[in-house]
Amino acid sequence: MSTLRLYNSLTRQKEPFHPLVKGRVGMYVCGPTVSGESHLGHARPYITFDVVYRYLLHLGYQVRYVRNITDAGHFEEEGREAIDKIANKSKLEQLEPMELVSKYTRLYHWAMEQFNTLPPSVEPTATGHIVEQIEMIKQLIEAGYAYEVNGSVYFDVKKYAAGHEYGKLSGRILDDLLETTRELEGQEEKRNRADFALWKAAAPEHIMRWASPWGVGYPGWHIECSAMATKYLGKQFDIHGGGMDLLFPHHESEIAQSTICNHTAPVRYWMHNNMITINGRKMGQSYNNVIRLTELFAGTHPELSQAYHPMTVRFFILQSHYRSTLDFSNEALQAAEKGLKRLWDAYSGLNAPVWSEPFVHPTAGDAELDQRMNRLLDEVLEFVNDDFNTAKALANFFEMVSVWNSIKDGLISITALSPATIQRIRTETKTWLEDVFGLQAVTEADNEKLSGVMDLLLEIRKEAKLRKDFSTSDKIRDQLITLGIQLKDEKGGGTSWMIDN
RNA sequence: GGUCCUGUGGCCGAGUGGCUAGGCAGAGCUCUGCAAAAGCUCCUACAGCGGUUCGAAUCCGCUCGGGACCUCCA
Repeated sequence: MSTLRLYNSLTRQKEPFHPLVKGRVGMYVCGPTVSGESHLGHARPYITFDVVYRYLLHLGYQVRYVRNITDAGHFEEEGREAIDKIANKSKLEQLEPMELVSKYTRLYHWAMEQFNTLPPSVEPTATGHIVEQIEMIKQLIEAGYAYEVNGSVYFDVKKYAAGHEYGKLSGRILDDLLETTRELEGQEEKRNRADFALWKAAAPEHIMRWASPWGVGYPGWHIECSAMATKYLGKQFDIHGGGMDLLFPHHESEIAQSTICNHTAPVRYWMHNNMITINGRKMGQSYNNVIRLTELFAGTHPELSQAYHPMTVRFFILQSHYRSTLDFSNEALQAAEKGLKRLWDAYSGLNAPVWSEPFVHPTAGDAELDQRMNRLLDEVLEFVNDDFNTAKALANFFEMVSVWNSIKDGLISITALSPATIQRIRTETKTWLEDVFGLQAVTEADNEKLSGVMDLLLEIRKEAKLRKDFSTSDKIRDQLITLGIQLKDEKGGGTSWMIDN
């Protein structure tokens, strides 16, 4: 019996997954900064960890999934100008920070729904946890690992490294960090350049500001995740996820802060997804190559030759392994679109009568085929258990697709498979595709009146065909195509239809 | 510069040392009034050069190319 193994960034190897508390899993995933619109790159971690979440639920765990929303600007802790990101942009857009944050939070939630991701159990905001962050900083000062300078507080990395494994997660070597030749402004307050801000004094023009024991200011970049993860998941929890670009310094700093405050390493399994690239380059703000999700869904971006359905994007992402880079291109997205359609058409075909008639045959008519189907399903479990290899799992479904289609077309008899296998295919496919991978039909849900109209049209067309009146039958089909409805005459004489997007 | 990852057929991608993933595109055939869909078949690649091995896309070394992080970032 295969069990879940996942790649732990901390140990750089796959490890069997055993939760800290039997039957329960605590999972934290770094969420978005809602100072702007989410883009395709953001979609990857949320979809990746949605599958992780769904699978853990499927395995029967009670999961507390925490995914934060960063709505406070504290991004310039190395402080070139100490300007709050949100405050800065809100001035440009003439908006209140909170208005901006609300707007982009709503957009983000909307996009996550489009992707059919399950909402997290807790979705804490940074601004809602200023108190917890201040408390944590106080603890760090008391413990002697943080120091205050001019109303700002910094974490003493050098001191931490003397007694702890600083850099273990990211592979950094402290001496290298201390000796880096990079020149940054606003470093003079720090004892060492590797130190990072826990609290920053706010300049007068700063809009986001909170009172603290060290004066008016705002929290540092890393402390929110430590504070909120501790609050909702405890001093130590099972899984922490995020993009690989957060390994350093964000997650490394989280480990340092939490380790001092909680006297234990905070996370047992660190999982990091790789980036989505465009023309071989990471999609990110700094590269000016982002395709926002609204643009992606609408097809309104110079790089896009068409609009892409959220499910196409989800499927595209699941067709690669989450730890590999995934290169965006129209060709690749279109391939995903067609692939998903093929898979989904075949999957929908499992609801055809031939699959659900009462089976009287006791055994498989084609033992070899029957075995193959069972093997393919067995392997799906193994692949998913093997660090969430959704790519391999989906490949197996495609191997099954041609058999399903052949059964639907009557090229293979349903009795080739044993009743048990038939049942297994139907239930397990639904479980994997819908419940675990979170895939959905791309077409709109059927409308009853439309179905009635379609039934009528198909009947008229059938009658026309019977009397060889092909001009009428073709007229119906061709007119429907211009309306975006495609007819498919099937082997058995029936006709199915689908709405193209 | 430092740390690390990576280079697979037209495109995207999976690959645990031996059993040619899969998707898309392309070609042919079958089914079909035609079309679409579907089925079958074909296209058999691992940057280069060495090495280890009975055997390497997979391990090691070097070279070349691409990328990530070290600064906001998923």
